[in-house]
Amino acid sequence: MKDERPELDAAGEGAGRDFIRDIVQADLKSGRVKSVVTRFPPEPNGYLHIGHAKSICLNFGLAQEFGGRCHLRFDDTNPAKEEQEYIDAIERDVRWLGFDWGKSLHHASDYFKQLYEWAEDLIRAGKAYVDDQTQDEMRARRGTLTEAGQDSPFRNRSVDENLDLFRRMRAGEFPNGARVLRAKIDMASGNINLRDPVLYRILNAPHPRTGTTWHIYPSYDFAHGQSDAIEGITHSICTLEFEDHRPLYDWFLENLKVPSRPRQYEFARLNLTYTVLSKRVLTELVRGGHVTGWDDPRMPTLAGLRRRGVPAEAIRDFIKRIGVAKANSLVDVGMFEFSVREALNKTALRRMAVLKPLKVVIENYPDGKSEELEAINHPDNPEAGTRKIRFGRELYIEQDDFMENPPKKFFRLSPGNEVRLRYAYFIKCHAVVKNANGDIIELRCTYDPATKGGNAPDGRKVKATMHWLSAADSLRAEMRLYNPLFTKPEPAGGENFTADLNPNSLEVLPDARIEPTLLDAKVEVPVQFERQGYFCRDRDSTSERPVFIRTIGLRDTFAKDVAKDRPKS
RNA sequence: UGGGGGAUAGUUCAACGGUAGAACAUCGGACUCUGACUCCGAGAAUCUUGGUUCGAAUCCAGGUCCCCCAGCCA
Repeated sequence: MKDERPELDAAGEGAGRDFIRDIVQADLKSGRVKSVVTRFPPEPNGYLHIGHAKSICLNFGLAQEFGGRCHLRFDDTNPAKEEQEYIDAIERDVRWLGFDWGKSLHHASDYFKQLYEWAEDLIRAGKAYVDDQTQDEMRARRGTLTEAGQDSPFRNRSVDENLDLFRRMRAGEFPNGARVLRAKIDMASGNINLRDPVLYRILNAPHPRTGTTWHIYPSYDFAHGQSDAIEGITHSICTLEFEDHRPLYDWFLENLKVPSRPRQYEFARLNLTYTVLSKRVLTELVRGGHVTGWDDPRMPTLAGLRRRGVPAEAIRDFIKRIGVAKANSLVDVGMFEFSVREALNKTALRRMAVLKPLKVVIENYPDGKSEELEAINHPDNPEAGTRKIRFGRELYIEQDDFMENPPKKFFRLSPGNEVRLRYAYFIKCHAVVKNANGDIIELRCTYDPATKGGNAPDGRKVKATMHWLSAADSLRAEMRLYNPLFTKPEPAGGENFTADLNPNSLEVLPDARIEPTLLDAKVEVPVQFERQGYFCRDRDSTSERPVFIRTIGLRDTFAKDVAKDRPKS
């Protein structure tokens, strides 16, 4: 809405070539396909995360670039795990990311009837059978990675018996798990997916879309390729772990009278340092209360990133930068941060905010006096205009901007050192007030009235320009600073995902100060707090207590230098 | 010899038999009323051993290492 520019950045000019695009281009050129049709097929059992963004940008991007179309298809074949909340969230998030499926909204559940008929066809052709074995028995006969499996004792049932049983499964005559329909392929195959895979299982659960119509539901393998074929998908793009499902995908298409012949291609999923992109673990984080919800600003979900203030454009740009390949990879989160800062720097209006206030009294500034100064809203965009800020005798500066005994490269305020208060005056500190604990609680300073606006008539320079706020005319606000959710670049997944959780992923600063102009800031629209970072107002704000979330800090080479020098000195 | 994939700067990708290139990160420097931004510069890679070829990251053969698969999940 707010951004009317064409949403082509993710795939438009300058987009990198990759093996998928090469394939599509070659297929178009050879005439194998007339136009490209892709699909993004999430299962509605959780929220979309930045890993899904890679798939979304790829599938929708391909359609945009080559003039085809991309379907949004819910892979809703397992009602035990799927919920309407997720369906709604997925649609919202794909749209927010900047993509539009138009009329092409589909569900695997739309094809339940057709899939059922195909299953009967397979039975009639002697290529599928009903198996009464328990799950354990099936597992025991499946063999191992290196040993062939054994045929099920039910493998050679007659077509009539299979048809009868399968119809009774459908009619709801049996309890969950009592029987399954299996394809009759090869129990000795080296590819375990071909060892008589399950096509249908009994699941007496209501489905968000089909209600209680069905008592049996198709498996992923039996639904996916055929759904692609029904929709006329030309390139069915999925992640690497489905590579050895491809022979099965093809087997169904070859053994069924499907209306088209899609092809499956696989690419490496995204991994990002210091976070986890596994729906299972993300679900655990939410359920276990380790975060406040799917849209907790620390979450790598699209909903979390949006609340955090990350623009969709930044995500698209990031995805474009990392490319698409088949090698497993772990992308440095620094690359994502670069895209976020780049997008934000262009658009975010500048404001001043003091995160950890330290009181400054300008002793030679008249008590009770205050004046208005003009500040620029965006350094690179004059059209963004200016605003007024108030100066007075009592101010707040950042605690980090003062050191009583500064090291050599510290340019900020210290006793006797002159600095500039942005848009205001040069000041010097000449006394430090401490409490009983020895903590610095106030600075006594003087200002040079001749430097009004920030420049000295005599041409003298200062090395630092600091942000500040008037004590009387600024507002109190809560700041929430986020650190990585995990302490390790490659956190443990699996069962002990909590082992590497960062206990300090959220830092709350309850007594920060902001410019009064920030009171009407919009939620999810970032501003830059100069010298600090990009922040956005959070929906947790109340009228008496605004809450701001730090989207991301500014690059801080000074802090880096300090950290570097510490071990040496 | 269970099956299927993959190996190029620190990281993520290019190079499709003809000069190994980019971005991020790192390190220098310039600029600066944000230690930001911007600009300039530097260092940094073909898993290994053979072979084919005038020429190999690319083709062939062997080896090494990494990832995925034994759900009635997707």
